This record gives sequence, structure tokens and C-alpha cells, in this order.
Amino acid sequence: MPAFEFSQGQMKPMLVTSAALGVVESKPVSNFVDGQSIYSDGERAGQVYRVEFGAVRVYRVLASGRRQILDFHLGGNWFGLQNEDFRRSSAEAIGTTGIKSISLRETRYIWQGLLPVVLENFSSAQEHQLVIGRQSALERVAAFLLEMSNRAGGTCRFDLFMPRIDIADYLGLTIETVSRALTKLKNGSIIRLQGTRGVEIVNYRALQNLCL
Amino acid sequence: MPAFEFSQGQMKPMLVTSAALGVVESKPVSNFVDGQSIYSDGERAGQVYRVEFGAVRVYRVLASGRRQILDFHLGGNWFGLQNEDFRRSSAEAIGTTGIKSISLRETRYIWQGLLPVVLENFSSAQEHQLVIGRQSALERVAAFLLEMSNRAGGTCRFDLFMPRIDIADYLGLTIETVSRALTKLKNGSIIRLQGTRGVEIVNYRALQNLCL
DNA sequence: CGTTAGTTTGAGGTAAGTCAACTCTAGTGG
DNA sequence: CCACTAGAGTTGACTTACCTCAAACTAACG
Repeated sequence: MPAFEFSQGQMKPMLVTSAALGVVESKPVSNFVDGQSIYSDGERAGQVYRVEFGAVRVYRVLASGRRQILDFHLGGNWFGLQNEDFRRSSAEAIGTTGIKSISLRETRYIWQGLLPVVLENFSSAQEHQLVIGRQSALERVAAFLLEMSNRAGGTCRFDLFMPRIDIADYLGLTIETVSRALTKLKNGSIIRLQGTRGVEIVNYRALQNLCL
Repeated sequence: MPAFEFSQGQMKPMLVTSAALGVVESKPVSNFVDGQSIYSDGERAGQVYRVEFGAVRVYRVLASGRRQILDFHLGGNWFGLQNEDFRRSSAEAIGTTGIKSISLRETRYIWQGLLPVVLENFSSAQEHQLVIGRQSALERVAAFLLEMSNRAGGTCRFDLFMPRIDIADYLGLTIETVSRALTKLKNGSIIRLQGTRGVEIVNYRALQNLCL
């Protein structure tokens, strides 16, 4: 493979295919158990990662112990790219998870593939800023369910990968408030809950209207 | 200037100098008055921008009218880079502001310069997620003052570019709550306020301790 | 010096947090 | 296959931090 594969006719480099990221395909899959650390705050940053199966939470904790989950990463998602030498967040597997990683030393060959990856993460972070900065608890939970539905491929029935505490720490709420919001959506016949992880969106439109 | 300037020995491409971004130097400075739109939600995204002087707010508004300022950009900062074809946020000048812009068509020449720019914006967004997701009003205002102090070059005396409403919409608070927090910091002799924009950090350490 | 937008202060209301009890459920072993 | 258990989730009562509404104050402009 050539080190650089520039599509000269390409007008929008941000939309270039991630073909250059193919280097990762040859890498072995590392398996992680539920809760296992992928990288930790303060460590030297040496790798970029891609989720093969399972899920990952990236989070930061304040000295006071409060935790904010910055993002969840599901199958196919890239994470762990940063400017700084040391990690300022931590990443853990949620459930049994497979990860491929490539060394940062190798990333100079795939810049044009990495840019859209980072832009996507950035866009996701901005979306999330709006949710946690300006939406009510019910709106946040509604937005979260829609986001998870989208990531699951747009199906109305899907499973949440994470426990309530992760949802709470992602949305800047408490588990009790998340639970109350879910109950309210259930009682309003907007969603149905199956067991502790299963979700079915019954009234998609109603859920969307909650996020305005 | 060569179209591509790869530093082959460079081990950390994210830390490459932004020399490639020099294309922007030859561009003319566009002047904007206070509140003038630079780009708006829904528009086709055609340019990337760099602040020459003054300041910029990038924000999104919910259908319900609530506004979240995603980031402030000061002299030297780049903004406006995205994956999508259309803007999902808006950008406005704060006070008299000078902006240089380059067309996205030209960005294919400066990928390796753009990556650190986006990573910096991303890092800033993540930091902000933690603040608005998990900190109290007083802690948010303290964090904001430290951030502005840093951006002003680490001086303890500096001027806020923006009115209280912008601070509130950045921190996910109301102007009243921002005002009360500032008053509290003033009464605790942690800061001094001069007029409506001037800030002096008297007790830097105390301010930092508030953000734990 | 007056005007007006921006900011501060105050009083009262409310959404979300806290603490505690209860319930479910998924996993384990009899 | 069912009973038991421990962890996770839900519900309720109460508290609190922030919001809302309203009024007073400042300061920056002509």
C-alpha cells in the first residue's frame, strides 16, 4: 500500500473514504472483559483504537469523584486519538469487547483517514454539549434513546450495552432521575422496556418531539 | 510552497507544526461587527476560518429557543471545520472581529495541519462536557475564569470579550446564576471585577481548588 | 446629563438530587 | 427446574441548587 493515497480530484478531503485506515485490518483483536481498562488518565498515549465488537466508555473523573462519560464507542468506532502526549481521560470495556489498535507511530501514514474520524468524534461531542447544557432530564433521556437507536442501525428494538449508572454519568444525571424518566416514557407508551437492557421505541415521533 | 510537506522523521504527526496552514497568511482579513453572522445553521459549509483579532462564538439553538454556546474562539484559533456538507451550528463575531478564511477546496493541501486544529477543538469540547455535565454553578464559573485567563496568556488581569448572557449560554446556566457566582467569588476575595468586563484573579489557587 | 441595555439583587417556585426502602432480575447452585 | 442471592433498578419522601420573575442598580453611549 502506498504511504499516501491522495485523491487529487477530491474536493472535500473530510469526506475521503477511510480506505487508508485499512492498516488496522491486519491487526489482531484484543479481548477485554467487562470493566477492563483500555487506557487510563495520566498514561502516555501510544495507540489509537477501533472497536470490533462490544462497547467502550471514555470518561473523566473530577478529584471529587464525580464522573462524566464523554462518549460511548460501539462496533466500528474509532477512539483514543489526541494531541497531547498523556491521556486526560480513561477508556474501559463495557461487557466483553474486542479492540484493534494501531500505534501512533503508524498514524503518519493515514492522516487523511484520521481527520474524518476525529471530526466525527468532535461532532458527537458538540451534539452532546447541547444535550447536557440545555436539555431537561426527560429530554436528555429521550435524546439518548434516539442516539442509541441510531447507532444500533435505526431499529426501534435494541439493547442498551450499559447499566443505568453509565447512562446517568453520560447525561449528567443520577441513576434515579434516569430511571424516573424511563418510567415516564414507558407510562406514556412512548417506549417499552424488556428486562433491564431491552428497549423498544413504540412512538418514535413522540420521542423526537421531546428533543426540540 | 509545496502542496505537501511531509516531515518523514516525525513520529507524532498530531504534533506537527502548523506550517502547512501558512496558506491562510496570504488571505485578506474580513472584518465583522459585533453580532454579525459568520455562518449559520443549515448553510452549506464552504470555508474554514481563523480568528485574527476579536472573538467568535459558535452555538446551536434548540427549536424551543434555548441556546448552547459550544465554544469561544479567540485570536489565532481555527474554527468551522466539519465533516458534514451543511452547518449544524452558527458562528457570530463578538465585538469588532477580523477573520481570515480558506475554502474547503484548498484544505486538501493542508490535511496534516488541520488534524491538530480539530484535535484541539475536540479536546476543548470534551473539557467542556465535564464542566457542564458534572460541575456546580460556582465551579463552572470558576473553570470559565481560569479558561479565559489561560487563553489571555495566563495573566491574572484580563477582559472578558463577551456579555453575561454568552457566559451563561456557554456554561448551561442563566445570567442571574452567573452573576451570583461572580459576586460570591468577589465577596470571597478570590476575584476582583472592574466594570462589566474586567476581571482580576486575586487568589488563583482558590479558584483552581473550586474546580476539583 | 439622560437614556438604555446590561447587570445585579431579591423572593419564591421547581426540577433534579439525596437518602432510604423496596423490587426485580439475572446468575448460581441445590 | 426451581430457590436463593446479590447486584441492579425502581419508587417514594424530602431537600436543595438553580431557575423564574420582578425590581433596582450601573455603566457605557450619545
